[in-house]
Amino acid sequence: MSTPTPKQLQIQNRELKILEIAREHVVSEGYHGLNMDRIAEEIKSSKGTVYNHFGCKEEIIIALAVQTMEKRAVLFQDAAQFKGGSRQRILAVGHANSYFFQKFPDHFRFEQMLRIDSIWEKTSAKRRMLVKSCEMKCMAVVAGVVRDAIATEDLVLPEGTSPEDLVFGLWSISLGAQTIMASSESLTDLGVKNPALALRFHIQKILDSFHWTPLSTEFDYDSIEDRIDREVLNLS
Amino acid sequence: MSTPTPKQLQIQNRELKILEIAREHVVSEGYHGLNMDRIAEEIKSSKGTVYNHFGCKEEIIIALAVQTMEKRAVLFQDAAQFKGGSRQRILAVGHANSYFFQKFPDHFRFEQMLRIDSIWEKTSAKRRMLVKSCEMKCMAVVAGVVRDAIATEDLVLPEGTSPEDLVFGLWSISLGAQTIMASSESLTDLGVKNPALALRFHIQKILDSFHWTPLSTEFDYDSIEDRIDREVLNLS
DNA sequence: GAATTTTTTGACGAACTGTCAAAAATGGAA
DNA sequence: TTCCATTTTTGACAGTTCGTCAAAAAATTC
Repeated sequence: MSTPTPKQLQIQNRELKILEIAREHVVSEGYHGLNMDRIAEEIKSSKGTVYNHFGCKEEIIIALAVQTMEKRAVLFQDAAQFKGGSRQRILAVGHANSYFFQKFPDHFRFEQMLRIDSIWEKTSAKRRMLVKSCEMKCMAVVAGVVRDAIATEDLVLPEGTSPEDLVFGLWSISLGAQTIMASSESLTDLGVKNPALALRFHIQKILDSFHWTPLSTEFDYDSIEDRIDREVLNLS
Repeated sequence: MSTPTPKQLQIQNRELKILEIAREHVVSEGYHGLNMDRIAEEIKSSKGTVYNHFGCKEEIIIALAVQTMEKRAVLFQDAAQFKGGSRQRILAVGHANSYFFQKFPDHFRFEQMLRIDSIWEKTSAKRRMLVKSCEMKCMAVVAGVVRDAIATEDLVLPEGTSPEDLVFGLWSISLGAQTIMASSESLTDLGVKNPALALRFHIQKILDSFHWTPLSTEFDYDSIEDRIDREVLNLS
C-alpha cells in the first residue's frame, strides 16, 4: 500500500503515457482517430496491456475529460480567490472560463464527449464518481463566491433560490453559448457577430438582475480584466 | 421534374421508411443501435440500396436531426403567434421549448448528435445546408418577436446589441440547461433541486434585466401558461 | 530456486462499415 | 412486342476496429 514497487511505478507511468497519446490522437484526428491498436503500438506494448488499464475505449475518453475537469477546477479555484469584491470574483471565474475555452478548445471537446450518451453508458461506476466529484468541486467553488456575496450583503437571493440555482444559470448560459460557438459554423450568418462578447454581456445582465452589487452600471468591470489576466491566468 | 413516376414515389417512401426505422433503433438502443445491415433487412432491401439514399451512417443521423429541427421550427412559429404582448409571446416560445424537451427527450438527443464533431465532419454540404436553414428559420422567428417588441416599445435594446444577440443569450441558456439536465445524473446532489424551474426563472431575469415590459414583477406570467398549453401545444 | 501470483502477449472471433461488378428492373423507341 | 440504354438493386467482399482469452513471460514470495 505505502511502498510503490518499481513495477507499480512503471504501470502508473504507462497509464499517463496512454492518456497522453490518446489525447494527441483525438486532438489531431478527432474521436475516430482514437484507436486501441495504435495506442498499443505507440506505448510499445500489446493491446491487452492497454485493456488492463482501461476496460474500453470510452473509459479513456472519460479519463481525458476528467483531466480536463481537474484542470478547470484548479483554474476556477484560483479565479475565485481574485482580490476584489464578490462580483469581481465571480466575473473572474467567468473570464477564466472564457479563456479556457478559447485557449484550449480541445479541452472543451473532451468535456462535451462526456455528455454523449453512447460514451457515458459504457463507463464504469468508479470513473463516473470521478466526474461527479469534479463537478461538485467546481460547483462548490463558484457557489462559495455566491455565499460570500450573500454574507457581505452584496447580494440577496430571492426566496426559494439557492446559491446553486444561480450557479446553474451561469453554468448553463456559458455551456450553451460555448456549445453553439464550437458547433454552429454560421453564427455570423445568423446575425450574432460577436458571440463571446454577447455571452459576457448576458452574464452581466443576469448578475444585474439579481442585483448583485456593484451593478454593471455602477462599476466598470471591463477595467479589471487586465488584472485577472495577470493575477489569475498569468498572462503577460 | 413535374411527374413523379411510381418508381420515384417508391424511392421517396423508402427514404422516409429508412429514417423511421433508424429513429426507432437510436431511440431504443442509442447511437450504437443504429446499424446499416439491420436497416437494410427491415426495409427488405439490400445494404447497397440504403447507401443509395444516405452516403454514410452519419448522414442518417443528420437527417433525423433535421426532422427534429423542422418539428421544433413549426412549434416555435405557432408559439410566436400566441395572442398577447411581445413578452408573453417570447415566453410562449420558451415554454414550447421546455415542453418539447420534456415531452420528446429523444428529439433533443438527435439535435445533440448534430454537434458532435465526428458526426458533423462526415456529412455532405447539401445536408449541412438543411441544418443551417432550419437554424435560420428558428432564429428569424424568435428574433422577429424581439423586433416586434422593439416596434411596440416594450423593449429598447442597448446600443450595439442586436435582436439576434438577445436570442443568442436565450438560446444559450436553454441549450445549456437542457444539456446539463440530460446528462448530469447528480444535479440534485449538486444542490440544484428543480433545474427546469431555475431555467424559467433565469429567463425571466434576463428579460427583466433588458427591461422588456411588462416586467415579471408587474405581470404574473405563470398565469398564462395554461393558455399556452391549450392554444399552442394543444394540451387538455 | 521453486512455487505462486501478476502481468503481458497477440492471434482470434465478432461486429460493422462502405464498395463495386454483376444482375435485375425500368422506360422509352422502333 | 422486342430491343436497348439507363437506372437501380444486390450481396459478396475487403477493410477496420473492438474486445477476449489461453498461454507465455515476468515478478514476487517463501
